[in-house]
Amino acid sequence: MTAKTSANAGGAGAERISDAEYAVMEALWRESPQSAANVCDAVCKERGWSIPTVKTLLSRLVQKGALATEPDGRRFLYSPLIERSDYVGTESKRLVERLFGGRAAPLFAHLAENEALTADDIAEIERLLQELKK
Amino acid sequence: MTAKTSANAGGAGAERISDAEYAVMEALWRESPQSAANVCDAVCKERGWSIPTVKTLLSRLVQKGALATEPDGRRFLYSPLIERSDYVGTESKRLVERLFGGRAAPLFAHLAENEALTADDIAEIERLLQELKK
DNA sequence: GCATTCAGATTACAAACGTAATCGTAGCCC
DNA sequence: GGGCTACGATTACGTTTGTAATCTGAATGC
Repeated sequence: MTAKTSANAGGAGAERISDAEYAVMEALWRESPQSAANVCDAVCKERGWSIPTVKTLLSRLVQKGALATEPDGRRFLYSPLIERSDYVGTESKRLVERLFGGRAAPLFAHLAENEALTADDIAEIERLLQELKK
Repeated sequence: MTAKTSANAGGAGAERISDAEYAVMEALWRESPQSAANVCDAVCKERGWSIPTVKTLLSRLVQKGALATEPDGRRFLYSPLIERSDYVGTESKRLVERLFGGRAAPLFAHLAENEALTADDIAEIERLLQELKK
């Protein structure tokens, strides 16, 4: 039974976060805690959303265990329960797994080919490589 | 008719390919053209699918303009219309865009942190870097 | 104290997805 | 030539996602 195993055992953020939800997380990673209205200020314009949409997304994220709520008067303040770096790490890994058989080198090669690498990137990566080799 | 603007103007594969669909594409990128049954042989076991599932996915991919069909007797042979490298490139870029503000270096840093890099990867990337610097 | 307002909660609803079952039909086996 | 097969096509159906509208109840204004 495919059954997501419900997971979340560990404590936070097993369920996958969708694209739209991610935009909300972004806002909260940038600054938290924030109220729904606040989050909307941060994302509604850009994504063309209305406040109810943001609220839905917030609720879903709470359900998924990705956000914590803390009451503040008659409203809630939301803050991330999962760390951005965790999320980003998982997603990166997923992609590398899916598209490159888990090998990072081909990903890198692709980015290189598509000129998705700036000179800065290259310098930075080189620096990181030096670190790794230690 | 909602019609996604039909897109595909350029030539092929504008619509997004889903996870399940991607598995089918994989099989066809590995070898093509192939019949539905053939594709199933390649993926059904692994994904726990039955042949109807594969057929649905094939149809959807044809609709999306990602696959071409060529009649072969009373069945079809399918082959990719979009290239794997295009798809992979697009997806990689999407991820880098979404998660790292378009910069590849942080992606790399993340992979490094999560020990998602094998020694081979590192060597390979280093080699690529040398190329790039030329 | 009663109406207005503003939060969250509940409900909605269409499109995409995952995963099939069923239908219709062209060949094939005898 | 009449079922049986093997295909593609059509239909199905629950879930997730995107995007809200509506409901409900508490705080606030007066």
